[in-house]
Amino acid sequence: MTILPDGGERYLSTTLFRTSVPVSRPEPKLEIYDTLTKAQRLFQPLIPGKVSMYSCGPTVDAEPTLGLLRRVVAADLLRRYLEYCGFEVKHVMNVTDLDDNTIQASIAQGISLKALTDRYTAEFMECLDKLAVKRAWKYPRTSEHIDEMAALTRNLIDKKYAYERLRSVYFDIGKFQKYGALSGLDFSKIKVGATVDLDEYDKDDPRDFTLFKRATLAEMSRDIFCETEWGNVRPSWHVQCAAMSMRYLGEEFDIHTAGSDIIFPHNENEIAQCEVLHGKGPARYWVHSELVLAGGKKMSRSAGNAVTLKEILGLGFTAREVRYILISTHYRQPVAYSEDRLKVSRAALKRIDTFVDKLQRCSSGRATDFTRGLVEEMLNSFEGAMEADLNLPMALGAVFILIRKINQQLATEGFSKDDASLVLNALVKINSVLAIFEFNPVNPEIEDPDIETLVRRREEARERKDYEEADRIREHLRSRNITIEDTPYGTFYWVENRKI
RNA sequence: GGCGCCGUACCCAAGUGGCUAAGGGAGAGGUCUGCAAAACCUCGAUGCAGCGGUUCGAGUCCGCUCGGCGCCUCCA
Repeated sequence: MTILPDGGERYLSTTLFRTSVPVSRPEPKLEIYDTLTKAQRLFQPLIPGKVSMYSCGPTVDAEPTLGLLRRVVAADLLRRYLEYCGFEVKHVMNVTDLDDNTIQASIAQGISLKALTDRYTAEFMECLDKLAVKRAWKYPRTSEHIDEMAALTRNLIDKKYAYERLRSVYFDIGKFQKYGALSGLDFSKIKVGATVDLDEYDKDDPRDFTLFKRATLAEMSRDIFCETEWGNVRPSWHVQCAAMSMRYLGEEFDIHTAGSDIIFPHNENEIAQCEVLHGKGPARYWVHSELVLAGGKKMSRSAGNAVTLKEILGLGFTAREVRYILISTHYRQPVAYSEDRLKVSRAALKRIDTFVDKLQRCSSGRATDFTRGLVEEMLNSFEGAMEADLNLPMALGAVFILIRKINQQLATEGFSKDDASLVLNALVKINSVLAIFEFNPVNPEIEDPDIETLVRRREEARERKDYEEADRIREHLRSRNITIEDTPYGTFYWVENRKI
């Protein structure tokens, strides 16, 4: 017997030793694209093993649209993969419940601001659950953090980076030399006022952004204002994220996520405030997801092409099919929403579900090296893809390659229970990131005893070669959304279009 | 006008200067099955919007052209 100097690890990765010892893969890691440095960087947290992450969340003035949900799902995928890598993630997502939109919506609907925002916050949370998005650690609400925002603004005024005009407070961009680093905008060449009516502002410079805005009479009459040293005002969108991220994650945290459409001005403004206050931050990595398009254009309420999750579910699609669309395009590519796309997702998921079902039917036998090799290969590809800036399309490709190879085995030589467990365990592992597999038993106890009776009667009809009767029962079951499949191992049936 | 992103098969979509341009869907033909379903096999890019350049080698790097999208302080 030979003692190998390196413990033999390097031989374990050869096919020779693929037998009983699991091959040790390197710890999964992550290279993430950082908008600020415009480069893909190896992710390393401030505190080893722990990740602090802030995400721009919803404005709770209406039903969540796919545009919003995409960036939420993208943040969730990042968080899930970091957890897969062994990090403990502290995730904070703000909820904007006090701004022009929420106020206007509450007036339009004739209900109180709180009633409105409570309702749409609940709707938002419901969407998260349906889309299998993990809950963040905190969902701070704007209306509950006014003091922090006022303190931050006072601080900026003291440092002479903010000023008051007619009871509104603005940040003075001219004082902050580094402004524009994130968006890469050159303000000497920019068309100021290209998309905004400058007359509506009292700012010294149109580029200055609002910190607190004086309350209007309509707002005052509805008790929507905060009493501050500047009078009755309400906070701007920009001061909210700066104050709340600082409150829960500190002056500097690891990752800030948002959508590409709010890099400028929103994220830029967050940086400006934080840099002035502490000379850094707030985030060490800026991660931006791309937009959802509909009809070739950015999906937005103002463009009139917004689609809500609720509407999609109303068309008979599942949230899981929506999630599949959102994860099957790379997060830094725009994704075009269409019903066609949902149908493609449905077909892809069906292939996955059928595969899982088949695995769960395997009844006996030991694991083989063949399967171990395939599973190993899949996990390596999966992690390699995820590691490269969360390449979900490629990661899914690895899964489908495994499915095809195992299906071949299932169709020819059959598959042992231990082999199946090996594969299923690997799927459970990657599902902690994908959240797309369903591991329900193939023949769940379908409550309705009628159905079981019908299936049995069809079996009997087939026995006596009464195929007319058998087909009639099958059609009847199909009308009740039950799919029948005859295999050499017996007849299986299930309900089409399962939950999520 | 400025800045940025994108263009890969019928549709969607990966692609790290270097084996035969992943994967999914649709389609065509075949195998299995009473039929169906599922699955499997085979066939679909001599080519990556176009043109030029760099290189031993380019979908990938550089330049120009065409087309699409986003942002340039409303909205989010």
